[in-house]
Parts: sequence; structure tokens; C-alpha cells
Amino acid sequence: MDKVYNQKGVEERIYKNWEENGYFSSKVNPNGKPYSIILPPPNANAPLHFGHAMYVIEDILIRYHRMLGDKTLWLPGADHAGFETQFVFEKKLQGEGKSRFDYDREVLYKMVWDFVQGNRPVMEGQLRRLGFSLDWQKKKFTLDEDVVKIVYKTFKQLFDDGLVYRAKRLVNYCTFDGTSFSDLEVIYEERKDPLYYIKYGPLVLATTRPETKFGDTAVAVNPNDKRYKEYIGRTLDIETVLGKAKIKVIADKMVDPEFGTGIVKITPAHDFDDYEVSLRHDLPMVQVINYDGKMNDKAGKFSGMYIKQARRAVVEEMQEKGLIDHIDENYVHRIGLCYKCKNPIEPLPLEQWFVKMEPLAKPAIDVVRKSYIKIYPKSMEKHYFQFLENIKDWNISRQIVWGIRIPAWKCGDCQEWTVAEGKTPEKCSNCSSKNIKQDDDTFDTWFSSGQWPYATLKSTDNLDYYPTTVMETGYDILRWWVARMVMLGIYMQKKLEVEDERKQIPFQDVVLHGLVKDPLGKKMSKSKGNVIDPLEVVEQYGADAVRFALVYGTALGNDQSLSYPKLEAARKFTNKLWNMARFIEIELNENAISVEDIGRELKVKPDSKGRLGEEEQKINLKTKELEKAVTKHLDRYQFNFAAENLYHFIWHTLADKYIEYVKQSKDKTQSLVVLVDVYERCLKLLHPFMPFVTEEIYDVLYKAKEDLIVSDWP
RNA sequence: GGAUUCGUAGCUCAGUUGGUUAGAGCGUUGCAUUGACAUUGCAAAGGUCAGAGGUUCGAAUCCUCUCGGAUCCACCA
Repeated sequence: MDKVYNQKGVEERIYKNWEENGYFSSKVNPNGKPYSIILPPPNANAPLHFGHAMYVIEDILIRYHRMLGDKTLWLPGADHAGFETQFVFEKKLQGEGKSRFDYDREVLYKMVWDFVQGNRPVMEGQLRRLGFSLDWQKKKFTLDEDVVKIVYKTFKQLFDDGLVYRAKRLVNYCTFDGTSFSDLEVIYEERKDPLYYIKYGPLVLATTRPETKFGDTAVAVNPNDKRYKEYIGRTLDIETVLGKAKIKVIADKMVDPEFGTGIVKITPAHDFDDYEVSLRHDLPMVQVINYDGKMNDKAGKFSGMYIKQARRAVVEEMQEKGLIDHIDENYVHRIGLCYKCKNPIEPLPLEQWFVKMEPLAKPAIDVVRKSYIKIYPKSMEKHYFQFLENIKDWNISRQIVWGIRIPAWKCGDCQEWTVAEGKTPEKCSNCSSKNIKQDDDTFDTWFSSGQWPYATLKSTDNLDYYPTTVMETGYDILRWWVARMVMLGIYMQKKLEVEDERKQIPFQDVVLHGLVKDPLGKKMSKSKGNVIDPLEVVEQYGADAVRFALVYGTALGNDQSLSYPKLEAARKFTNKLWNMARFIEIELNENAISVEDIGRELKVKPDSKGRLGEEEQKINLKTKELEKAVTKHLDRYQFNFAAENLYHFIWHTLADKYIEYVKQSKDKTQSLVVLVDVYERCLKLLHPFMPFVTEEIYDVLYKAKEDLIVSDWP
């Protein structure tokens, strides 16, 4: 054995050997009890970020259970990441001086498909490099035909049950990316903008958006506001930049008398609150901004201008006409931005598909309350409940081509929708007209990934694993993904007439890890330029060290900063481990003992009192305790404790104490036999954490017939 | 505005149902070793567990408040 453990080349070689031997397959333990994890599918198109390296937790669990003899399944996959990917692709097109509008739908889709297929091996190679023992034979993609079929079916069932409906509502719309978004995809930022105090006849009201005034269908005051009591219900004649107009004054409790002058202009087509008010007061909706971000003809001479231009022009003209009372230049408020391009989100009225969430959320809340699904760490349950108890209907339409096109056809004659599971319908299901056209929109990516556990198991013929044992992911997608999987999972199983609530859920334990931040404690993001490629770090320290550093010293669910000293400590630990093996090898040679000689008959049982020296008994006992502790901690998802116990025992008990003792032991043979045995047990316990170095040592030192990965847990 | 979470050694963090002298890694200091270990071993220094009050036989751990940091949710013209 070399003096220093050098992982370069070793890790790839070992991984290849494991994969070729089929160790990642559930066939390793065909008679064991099922234990399954579905990998949260990374974006097929993007390289992994450091957060993905946290999937080491899943690998630890899978390796542990494989060694326990369970029939383990760890199913890999990739997500098409609809809008995310299309956004990246459009940037690429932009770089080539093209745009998505230069291509028709089919061509564009094909181009993105090829682009993604070209990039996908990068991500999968990274997962391999980290040592993840995924069953690659079963890998799935969210756009696989069989997965898409299941998504169609769910959509149709929701539609038939009245849980999916078409509605013209205000949606979050990005006029730059040309698509709507769900509430979760809007980010908010504090901005300082002018607050304009505008004269509406005898009244003055405050607004940040004077350009939307052409869409005003009322002005509102608080019903208890004495100042304006006399105006309520009246229609005022007002002067505007487009000439004389009439506007109704209504009373609504939504108005805060303290804000501005206590008067609000109501623009139902361009403000979520105003939209709500308009429903209560039966006000018409007048859209003045189009989906391209320009004013339409309702804005008179301002039509054709972009929102910002129009605002300036309107304000200028108002000032000339004396319609502006004053301007507060220091008004600070929060505005919604597109999470991707950071431009302001426009509330715009648009016909979209919505999922009625309340009926789906209720059972999802129940199963966690009843502990059919357990969430680790438990404190995360609150976030889960908070989301589901206040849930709003989900807009699942996206105006992009990269994704699963919504299987709904609109009839040109009766205007009704026909939803089909698979094949294109020939005629309208309502009036039998053949004049039908498919919706151009695609599903929100999360609508399909929300069905992932069932869809992957069903399409790989592994439904006996449903519900899966563990869903492990970052706490940041608890509501985006985990909650939706629970809701859709239960719904789909009920449709399949699964009665047992425990069989409806998609998984039993939800295990949530924290974020990996940069060494300075800042969230890694491309825009900040502080993203660290996990593979670079793996290259430098070895996959084992990276894996160990990520679970050592961080409690489950807590964020951590990437720490180079910790990585270095972990790397040294691999070297320590290696040199302990070297010591054993050298000692065995000097004493002319071979591991084969030691064999089973010579293996000393820890309880065989009297035959062993005091030190030998002690180390045996302590190893037993370690085995118990590590097993207990793994069962409780306390990976940091397990790692710490192993590190401490191996280094400071086995190496520092026992090996030092062996050096001067009087009965060297006996001491060595015990050392060989104890060290082997340690390798097994450590294997889920540091699979490569342990496997390499096991193969070299023990010359074992079987590989460590498929050996028995002590 | 609502909520969550954190504040423990110089730094990064553990502290597993409240229980004897609060732990680790890195760093610092001293000694030893270079015949398993691009070292490693032995030992030492270093903490009023953010602050105040309370519950308890006993609090880093539970409760209240204050200060400071982070995050999430709702989005107000």
C-alpha cells in the first residue's frame, strides 16, 4: 500500500466496478423488505450546484439499508424544468442574434430537446462522481412518454372532478418573458418610487401607477371615513388627460383611511386588490396594458407606449393640465418581480387553468397530523401546515413551449373545452364540432413533478414500492414540491381506489436538509458569482471528504457554509484511515500472519471473556457500543452524530489508544486479530459515509471475495 | 404587517426528552515523534452559553421581554 491515500482515479474505478456488478439494483437483496427513495430530479439541463451534493444523505440511507439486507431502490431522474430551461435556451438564442419567435412551436421544442439531451450527461456524471449508488437502469425523465401520459390522466381526472377549471383572472405576468407565473414564482423587492397625488374632480387620491388610470372603473373610500361620506354612491364628473369622464365613488373596507388621502382608484384589470373589490361591487374590468407590456387603445394617445414611458408621459400631461396636486418622491414600497429576469410582474387578466387547491390540501394536512407522514426535522411541519392552510388556487398554465402541452382543446363553435388523456380528440365533447384547437400553453413544471413518485414507480413497474420510504430534499422546496406531491399523490391513489390512507401517501418520512452557502455564509447564486462547482471540490479533496464534511457537524435541516478547514479535516481522516490499514498490513507481514489465516475460526467474539486480554475486551465492547450508536443515529436521521461518533472512535480510540497498545502488546497475535476484526467493523459502519476509501481498503487489505458495498451491516 | 429561526471558545459549528467538571474541527502555546500516518501523538490555554427576568431541586436547553442577525409568508393603493 502507498504511504499516502490518493483518491485520484481510485474513485472512478471503484464506481465503475460497483455499477458493472449491478450493486445499485434492487436485485441485490431480492428477498429483503422494500426500502426506497426517489431522487429529487435535478434540472436535466443544468450542472449540479452544491446543494445537490446534500443528496449524500440519501446515499447514506440507501447504502445503510442495502447492507442491512433491505430490497433498496434509489431511483434517479431528471426534470425538464420548463421555464427555467426555456429561459436559458432563449438567452442562448439571443447570443446568436435569434429569438424564440423565429421558430414555430415544433421546431423550437425540438431544439430545446436536443439542447437538454446534450447537457444532461453532465449532471448525471456529477451524481456518479459523488458516489451516489443510484439505480441508473431505472432513470426517468419528466418528459418520458409514459410519465406524460400519467400527467395527462391526472389532469383529466381533476377536470372531470371539477377540480381544474378555466378562468379569466388576474395572473402574475411577466411581459418580458411572455408567461404567467404562480404566486410562488414572484419575488418582492423594496423600491423607492414617486407617489402621485392626483385630482379626480373634487377628490385627491394617491397612486404609484397613474398610467393605469384609463382602466379605473371606480374610486373607493372607507365606509367609515367621515370626510368622504357625502360622495359615496355618487358619480363624479372629472377632468382627465383624455378629456372629461365620469367615475363612481364606492365604499369598501379594503381602503385604509390613513394611507394617502384615504381614497383609492380602482383598476380591476391591473391590481389584485382592486380586482377583489371589483368582484364585491360588480365593477367592469378594463384592460389598458397588453401582454407585450404596451398600453392599448383604451389609453388613447398613450397607446403603444411601454408602461414606463406611458407613466412619464401621463404625469407630464397631468402636470400641464394642473391635475396633479403634489408628488411624494420618497415613497418606499415593495413591488413584485419576475424571479428569473427581475422585471416587474404585471397583474394582467388572462384565461388560465387553475387547480382548486382546498379539497386537495385537506387530506394532505390530515396525513401529517396523523403522522402517516413524518417530517424531519419536526419544526418544518409548521411551514407545511402554514402553506396548506392558507392555500390559494394554483395557476398551472404557462405560456411557453418547453414542457407538457396542456391536453385541452377549445371548440370554436360552442367555446367549451374538451380534455383528453392521450390521443387528440376528433370532435368537441359538447357539440361534436370538429372545429377544435389545442390550448397553446404548457403545464407548470411543478404540476408534473408533483406526480413524480407515482409516475416513476408506475412507469418502471415498481409500484410495490409505493409509498416510498423516504423523501429527502432541501427545505426550500417544501411547499413548491413536497406539499404538492402529497396532495396530488393522495388524489391519484384515491382515484385508483386505494382506500388505506397509509397507502395513498407518496412517502412515509420527509427528511429535509439545509442550504449549503458559500464560505462567507452567503447564499450561492449565479448573479452573485459565488457559485462553487461541487466537482472542483471533489477533485481537490476527494468525494469521500466532501461527503463527510457535508454531514459532519451540521444538524439536519440547518444551513451550513462550505468550510475548507472542514474539508481538509475530512481528507486527513481518509488518510488516517488508510494508514491504519497500512499499519495492519505491515504488522501482519512482520508477524507472518495473513488475513486468510485469521479467518472465521480465529475471529474472536466480543463476549468471549477469559480468552482475551483486558485491552482487547475493552475495544471490542466499545466497538459494539459504536455499532449501536451509529445504527440508532442513522435510524433517527441524525447523520451528524453518526459521523462524529465514527470519526472520534476511529481516530481517537482505535488509532490513538488501541493501535498504540498493539505496538507493545505481549500477545501480539491476539491483539492483531482483534484489531483486524474491529477495523473491519469500522469500515462497514463508515462505508455509507465514505464509500470509496472504505471499499478500496476492504478490497486491498481484506482481499475479500465480496465487495464492501454489499457486505452485511455489523 | 404576520411568522419562523438563530445568537455557545479567536473562527466554523455540535450540544440528541432540562441532569454530574459545556464538546468537536481549525487556530494558538508547550513537549515528543519523523520506521502506520504530504506528519502524527501527548498536554495546555481559551466560554458570565447575546442581555434581563421567570419556572424548576437543577436551565445553553422551557416561558416572557429587550438587543442583534437570517429566513419565510402576505403584499396596501
